[in-house]
Amino acid sequence: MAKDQRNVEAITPMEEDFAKWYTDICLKAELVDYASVKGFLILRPYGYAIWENIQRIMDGAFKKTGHVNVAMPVLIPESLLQKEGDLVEGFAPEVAWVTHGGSEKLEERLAFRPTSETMFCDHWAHVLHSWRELPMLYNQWCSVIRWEKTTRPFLRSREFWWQEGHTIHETAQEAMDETLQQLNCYADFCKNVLAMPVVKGRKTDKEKFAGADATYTIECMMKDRKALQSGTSHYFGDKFSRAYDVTFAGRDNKLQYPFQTSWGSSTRLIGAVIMTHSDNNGLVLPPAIAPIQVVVLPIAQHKPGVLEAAAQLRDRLTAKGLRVKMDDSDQSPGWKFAQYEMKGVPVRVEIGPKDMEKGQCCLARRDTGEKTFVPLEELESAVEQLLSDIHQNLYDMAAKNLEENSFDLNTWEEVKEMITTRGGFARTKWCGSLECEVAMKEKAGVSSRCMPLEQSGTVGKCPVCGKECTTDIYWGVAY
RNA sequence: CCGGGUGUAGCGCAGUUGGUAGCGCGCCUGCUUUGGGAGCAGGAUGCCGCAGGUUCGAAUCCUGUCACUCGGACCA
Repeated sequence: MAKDQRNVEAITPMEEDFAKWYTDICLKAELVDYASVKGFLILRPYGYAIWENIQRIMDGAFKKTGHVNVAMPVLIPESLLQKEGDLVEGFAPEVAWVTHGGSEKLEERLAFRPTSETMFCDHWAHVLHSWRELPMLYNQWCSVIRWEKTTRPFLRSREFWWQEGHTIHETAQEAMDETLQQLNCYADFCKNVLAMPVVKGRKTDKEKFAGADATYTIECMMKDRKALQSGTSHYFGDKFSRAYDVTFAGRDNKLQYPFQTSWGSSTRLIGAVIMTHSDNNGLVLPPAIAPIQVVVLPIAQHKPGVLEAAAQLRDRLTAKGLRVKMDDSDQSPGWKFAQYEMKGVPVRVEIGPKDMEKGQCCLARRDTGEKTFVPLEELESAVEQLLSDIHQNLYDMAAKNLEENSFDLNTWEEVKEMITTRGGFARTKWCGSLECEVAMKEKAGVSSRCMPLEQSGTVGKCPVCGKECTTDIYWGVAY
């Protein structure tokens, strides 16, 4: 029975079980498979193709602002890792160690990198001599290991793929400019490539990166109204430079410490895309990162001329630089419709005998399901317009979700009420004390997400202690 | 790390008081089909998560362990 088959293949509706819906999509859209070690993932070809598109576009943006790519070793000697106290303390619980080389125990154990600040600093200590060599704007694409206790595909795994940018600068101001430039780079990428709106802001001391002077973040709202931190940018001052003895001869001919930044985004972005755009029919991908942007499906393909006509459409769209696939396998049309919806292909082009008679083809968009018929000669322009419309619609829907579920609240009771009854982000004032931040977690069940870059400047009351203050802050339940 | 749930064919699952393993889908072959997960006929597929134990006999009972999963704690 067709109906039974549908039930077997269908994914769990998000209203029923959001977490299961999410993992269903990860597995059934063939993005990932579980590996044999807990918390480790196999990125399957389709999932990796999405990551490659993210890498290619983001890497292009980094290079436009003068960054260059390098590759650092995966192993860090324990003594090197321990030079900066806060970093060690922050990462100690989740570092994986190499203790043996072959059958021999190592004299010093080696950490599998959880992040590479130490390696970059160690390297810079060797190669940096003069202010003329600054800034050094480095980035690397690699994987890191953090021994997490709870793991979920893309959102939190023990190994994940990311980019980590590391830069050193002559002045504090330059380094701070770099920190904010890269934060904006992530925010623009989310908007223009992933069709995701973000809240840009600074983390509280409690939530900031181990060892950082300041941590900036982009926070996204998922369809279940929980927060996902989707990229971070850190300003270190000269703290690591001093710890690792990175120095240069300055313009004044005195030995100086450079000012440092680091910034990272990971395959978690794929998880963010899933939970921002997808629906109960499967994955929904923004066109810019979709491995297949258009799928061409011949209908009644055994009839004369249909396959040839479909191949023509494929070739015309490919010639426009689009990523196109024609599926002429002998699966039924209905199966193919469902399959490419599951995989999130933005646009489907159908052509069959009836269309050929009328000189048209059918375009179906993944985001709304809407079908339109267009004259064959208008194919390219119609598809390009549709892809652009889909990106805009995905962004608008996500922006609506963020706006309609963000609330200006005054007391921790209101925050608790909001978070337990419907979920979302709470915007309040905050007095700046750790006590009140902790109290929000204990009393209202939310953690601070960020202090938005755009501050209202108004005066209000801290929702916990009631003290007058001006700082605006976002709260939410985070992944 | 703490608590709950689940591991049986590629996927989803059944398997009674212990008696030597089944169903649906998928897969393979052939024919017919093709505008929303096609139909008929035939066929192949099992370390019952893993390791011990109890028993004449274990998918089933016991112990341990691993993985997945949900919730909590933890976590740039």
